[in-house]
This record gives sequence, structure tokens and C-alpha cells, in this order.
Amino acid sequence: MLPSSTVENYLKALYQAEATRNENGLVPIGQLATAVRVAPGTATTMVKALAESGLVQYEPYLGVRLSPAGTKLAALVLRRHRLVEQFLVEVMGMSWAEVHEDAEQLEHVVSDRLIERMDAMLGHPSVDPHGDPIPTADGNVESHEYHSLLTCPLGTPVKVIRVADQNANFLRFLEEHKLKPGESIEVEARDPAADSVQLRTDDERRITIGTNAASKLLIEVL
Amino acid sequence: MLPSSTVENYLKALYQAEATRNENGLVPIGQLATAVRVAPGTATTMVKALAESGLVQYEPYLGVRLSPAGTKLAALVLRRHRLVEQFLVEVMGMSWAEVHEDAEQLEHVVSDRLIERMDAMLGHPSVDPHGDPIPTADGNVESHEYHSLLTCPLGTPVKVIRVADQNANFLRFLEEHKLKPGESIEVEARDPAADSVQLRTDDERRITIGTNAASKLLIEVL
DNA sequence: AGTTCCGTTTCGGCAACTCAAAATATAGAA
DNA sequence: TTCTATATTTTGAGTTGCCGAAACGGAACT
Repeated sequence: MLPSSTVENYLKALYQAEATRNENGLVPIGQLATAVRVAPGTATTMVKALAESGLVQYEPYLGVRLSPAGTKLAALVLRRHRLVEQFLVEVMGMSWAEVHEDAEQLEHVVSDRLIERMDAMLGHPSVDPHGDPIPTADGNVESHEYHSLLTCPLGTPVKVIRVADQNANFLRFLEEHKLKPGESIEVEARDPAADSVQLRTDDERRITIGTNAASKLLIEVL
Repeated sequence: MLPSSTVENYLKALYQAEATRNENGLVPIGQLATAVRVAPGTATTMVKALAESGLVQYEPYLGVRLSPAGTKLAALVLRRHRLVEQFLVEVMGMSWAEVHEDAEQLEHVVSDRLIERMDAMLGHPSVDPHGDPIPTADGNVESHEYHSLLTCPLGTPVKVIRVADQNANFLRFLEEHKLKPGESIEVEARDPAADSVQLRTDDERRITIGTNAASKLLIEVL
């Protein structure tokens, strides 16, 4: 049985919640429910079904964890999503701020044939327009640990590698201020009290952003 | 309320059944059920719902007819389907024989934004790889009446314009024998008893095909 | 008029997915 | 230990889309 779009979305959400999972490596049901935008009870029901099909391990009252099979499936969904995004930007010339919604639909529908053709046409890219890594066809991901603008050293040139947020307005903001992946910037100061971070961009302009926004910009020290 | 994939498929089937509709311009429920591959009772239920939303006119025991609203919606589904097919062939380099299945899925999911970009990238094509006309964004279609290889004059050069069948094996056969839209051929003879039609292709090769196959090849007398 | 046949409709039921609200579990505070 | 807050699970119910089988309508044949 091939997984429904709904199942794919649950798996994807669990995969992406990996970062924010709790002590035991379990994702609480509530968090999952929020991610897939359903009522908690709905998530409980679905998770039991997923456990039934061996895609997750379910510990009542504690949370869920992807099984190896679930992890692989989720990685493939993410592969499709990210290749589609890269394709929409590189080939179709769409804005990186607006491709997420389209990819969200297409990821459940593009055939293997088509996705591999996109992959080849793009030269087998390793990351999508937001810097998110693209899993391989067998479900493996090259994962790196990056600093964010919150944790990197001050006064040192750094390069934006990845943006961990798909909000279109935020992405448009980043584009306008030369903060897309690949751009070089520098953190001049942080003010925890003001909840802000001061940046200097490549073209010598100064911008102040909130710490929440800063935490979404992952960087590499140059 | 935006139409579900299921609704889109029913409307599309009705639109395409226009050719084979009965006296009153009504499509019998049984035919519709066959087209969308559901049991007759399922089609009856769905048709009542469609009538409820004003997308079709339903005459119990007689059949269904698309309303103006339904016709427009169906045309837009077909527009997406055919533009996607053209895109897959022209841009993605896929075989015309294999794009139908992919398009069948994508037609329900590609956004207006994306479809218009494809349209522009393709130079606003008027037909898809099978010669089927592509409706405009406002739902209009340039429709022509063509002869088929069954009704055209004998011994006269004709050009293949359109193939009214999406079967992959049939399409591959046509490709192998230079019978794709655009190719010039000639009907040498017809044998109703043998249920066959004899052709001579552009490269002087002779082929005999069945009358059913011949009826699927629409042509223009040169 | 009665019968037969075929297509259509109605009926009861099932599967996937969802919600709201009641019941329950867990963990931390009193 | 008992109480309380919060998260989770259970329950009952609704929606969409589907099926199989029984009931029905209409046209044609006796």
C-alpha cells in the first residue's frame, strides 16, 4: 500500500520535528498535532494507525518516534519537496519566497520518473533554495550542524548557509536585505534585553532583527 | 469551495464524453461511471451532488449534462492537463507515450501561478503533444472537426493532426511507425471485412492497422 | 396487459480522515 | 499525600467517496 498524502504529511512533520524532540527522542503528540494542523485526538488516532503499519513507534502519553521505514519514507517526501522547490526556482524562475506552497502539493504527486529527471536537470543539487539538504533517492541525508546568528561569534564574517523558516514574508525580507543563503554578513552585537541582533550586510548596510528571526538564519564562519 | 480531485475527474469525464453523448445532449450515468471507473450507484450519488452545486444538470434515468459553470471548470482542468503534458515533453524531455499518467495527477495540483509560467515558457501552445487543443485561461477552446483515417479520401496525402487515444503502447507504436501528429501519410485502402486500413507513411513504408486504431488518428487533407 | 431485460437508483455499510468534548493520565505544587 | 494544571486519550459523530445488492423504471416483445 502506497502512503496517502495525509500519511506523508504526518511522517514529514515527525522527521522535521527531530530537531525539537524531547529527552527520549520522542515527539509529543501535541506538537505533532500542531505541525499537521489537526486536533490532538486526530493525531492520536493517526499515530496508532502509523504504528500499526510499522512506520512509527508509539509510546502512549509519551510521544512518537519514526521507525527506520518511516524515516526513509519521510526522507523521500522531503527529497521530492526540496527538489521541486529547487526546480521551481532554477528552471521555472519562480521566487524562492513563493515556491513552498506549490512544493507542498507537488511533493505528494510527482512520480519517481519525473523527480529523477528534475534531479538530473538540476545537476543533482545537494541543497534547495533555502539551503535545506536534499536527501538522496535511497533516503540518506548529508546533515551538518550549523551555528545560527544567535550562537556565532561577534564581529566575524560569516556566510548564510540555510534558512530554517518558510514564511513568504520573512523570505522576501531576507531577499531585500541581502540575507539569502550564500551572502556574507557579520553580527555586530546582540542585545538580549531588547531581544535583538544587529547585523552588517555585505554592502555595508546595518539591520537589526529579532532573536527569533536570527535563530532561523544558519551560518558558517568564514 | 474549491473542487476536489474527484469532482474534477467527473467534470473532465463529462467534458470529454461530449463527443459521444446521446440525442438530448445527455451523457448516460453508466457511461460516466465507466469513464471514472466507479460503480453506477457511486456515479448517481456524485452526480446528484454535482447538480446540487450547479455544475451539471441531472435528468434522472436519462443522464447528465455539464452546466456552463461545470463546462468552464472542466475546461480549466483540461487546460492544466494538456499544458502539463506539453511541458513534460518539451521541457522535461519525457516521452509523449508516458506523460499522460503524470499529467493525470499533476492536473489537480498545479497552481495558477505555475501553470501560467509553464504556458509562457512553452510560448502559449495551442495543442498538446497528442494534438489535443489547450483551452485558454478563461476556459475557451478552439475546436476543429477533423477527418479520421476512416473517413478521409483514399490515395491522397494527409497530415496527422491529433491522436484521440492515450494508451502508452499505442502511442509508442505510432512513434515507431512515424504516425505522430505532424507526419504526412496516405490511406491506400480500407477493407471493412478485414476490419483494417492500409497506410503508406512518409518514408514509403506500408502498415496495416485496425479500423478502431484508424479512427483514433485524426487528420487534415493536404 | 404481462413479461423480460437493461440501465438506474436506493439502501446499508465500510474506510479514511476529521472534530468537539468528556474522561483519564502524568507531573508538579501545596 | 492530595490537589491541580496540562497533555493525552477516548468517545461519539460528521464528511467524502466508494461498493454490492436489492429495488425500480422504461422500452420492447409476447
